[in-house]
Amino acid sequence: MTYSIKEFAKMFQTTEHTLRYYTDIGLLPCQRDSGNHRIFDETAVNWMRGITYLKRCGTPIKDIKRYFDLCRMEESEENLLERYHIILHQCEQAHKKAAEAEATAEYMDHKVKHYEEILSGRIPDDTNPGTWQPNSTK
Amino acid sequence: MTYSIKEFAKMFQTTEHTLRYYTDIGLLPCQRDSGNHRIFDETAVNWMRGITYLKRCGTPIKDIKRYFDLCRMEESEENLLERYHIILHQCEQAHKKAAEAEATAEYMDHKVKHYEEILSGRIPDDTNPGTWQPNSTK
DNA sequence: TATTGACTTCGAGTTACACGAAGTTGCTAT
DNA sequence: ATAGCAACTTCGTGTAACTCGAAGTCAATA
Repeated sequence: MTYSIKEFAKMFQTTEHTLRYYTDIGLLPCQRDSGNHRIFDETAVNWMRGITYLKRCGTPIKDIKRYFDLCRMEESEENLLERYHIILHQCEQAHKKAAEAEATAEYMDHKVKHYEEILSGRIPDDTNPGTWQPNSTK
Repeated sequence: MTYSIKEFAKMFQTTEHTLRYYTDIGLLPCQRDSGNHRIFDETAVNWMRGITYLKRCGTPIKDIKRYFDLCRMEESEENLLERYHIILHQCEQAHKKAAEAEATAEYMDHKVKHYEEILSGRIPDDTNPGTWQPNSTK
């Protein structure tokens, strides 16, 4: 099973521009068809999944490429430990981000509620000047 | 209570460079002392908290500025509904991000476990070529 | 008086795309 | 056969949000 750049972009909720960029910098491998068009196979799906998740950990592209290059090396068993440490670190980052995102969502819920109370006329609009938030979150 | 740029940067886990950038573009208001040094007060703390959370929702700086400008307007009651819709939308984004981040953290946990099984010698290293992940997450 | 340290402005560099122009290819419609 | 069209191609510039570094100012200390 192979995919055109359009299909592949849709699969991963990204753009064709981004995919061209990834293939151009050698991050994402792809074949070409007779008309020089990019074709993506199951291997590409795997790599792309890796890119997606590592990006969500906040990993810069350079570091993702570094990790992938380690995976793609001839003697990749020799850098097993290095790869493990990278993943371990990115895993920690992921958890940090998740906690942060959860807290942010909670905060925004408060903010929304605050606005709804103002809109229902229960309390006055105290937004101006500069009191961004529903009285220090509490 | 006021803060120097250094203190303020530390408070919000950011850099002095970034704070200068924010004040320069008019996103974050600040006073100056006799020596023209930036000083941040409690109002700035409020705005900065807003910036921090909105950024974590994925809001672009332009949109944050737009929202803040609405808040700072003379007749801000008149755009109350518009502000509410902005916040509501960003709140949804925050929840989306939180779910995504949670899923990412889980995925990375799997990946770490996979590496630990390889390291303990229970299963072979199948990373090469391109099998990024512990068999399709399952 | 000189040096230190913390700030200042300003301009250039970086990352990760985003966009658009211009060219190539394969397929269909006349 | 040719004309047109869609879907791709390369390539080069543009953008967002910093990031860095050089060069200057200014108050306080040695």
